[in-house]
Amino acid sequence: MSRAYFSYLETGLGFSLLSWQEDKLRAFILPQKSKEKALSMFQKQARFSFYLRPQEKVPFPSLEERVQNYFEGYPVSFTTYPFYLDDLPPFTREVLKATALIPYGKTITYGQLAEKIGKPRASRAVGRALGQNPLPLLIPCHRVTARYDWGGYSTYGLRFKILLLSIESRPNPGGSFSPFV
DNA sequence: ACTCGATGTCTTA
DNA sequence: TAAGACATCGAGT
Repeated sequence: MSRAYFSYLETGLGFSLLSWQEDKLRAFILPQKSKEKALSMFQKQARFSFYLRPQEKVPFPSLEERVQNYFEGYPVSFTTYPFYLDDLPPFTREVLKATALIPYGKTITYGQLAEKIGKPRASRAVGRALGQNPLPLLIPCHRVTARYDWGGYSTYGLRFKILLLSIESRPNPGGSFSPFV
């Protein structure tokens, strides 16, 4: 297995962490209060057995800037970057690839996403798969909601999901947002 | 507003 | 291979 790397990104909301492998994005941690917190979340999820040293620069042009712009309220797309999803189960990959196509500011339901990948009864499986998303925000799983309520956002909590959706529902940048209350 | 059954995929043992 | 976990859904009350 080829080597993976990571770097911290400083945003208006705190410290994110980005990991990559084979020139593809492998993992992303939504902004945390400290680098240590972001790192511990990364280690818990990625289950890497080897130690990684943070890199100075992210080898993806303008990605850092886009993330920062996003949290300042600007509409930003991440679909131009390659995702490393190779070690995920096939169904999970399909769900995430379809999720990546949901445009900024739009939402669909778990059921609609299930239909989109040709498994109309798999809404619940879709939700379960989204919970495995290694690239939240970049693969916008927060734009998938339940039919009658917000749905879930297991690893970061529903607050964070609603925060992301509220950012995207505001056309005016410059407002202050905080998931830590 | 609430229960409850059917549902697909993945992990674990 | 069987059981259990789930970020669901819709019908019935």
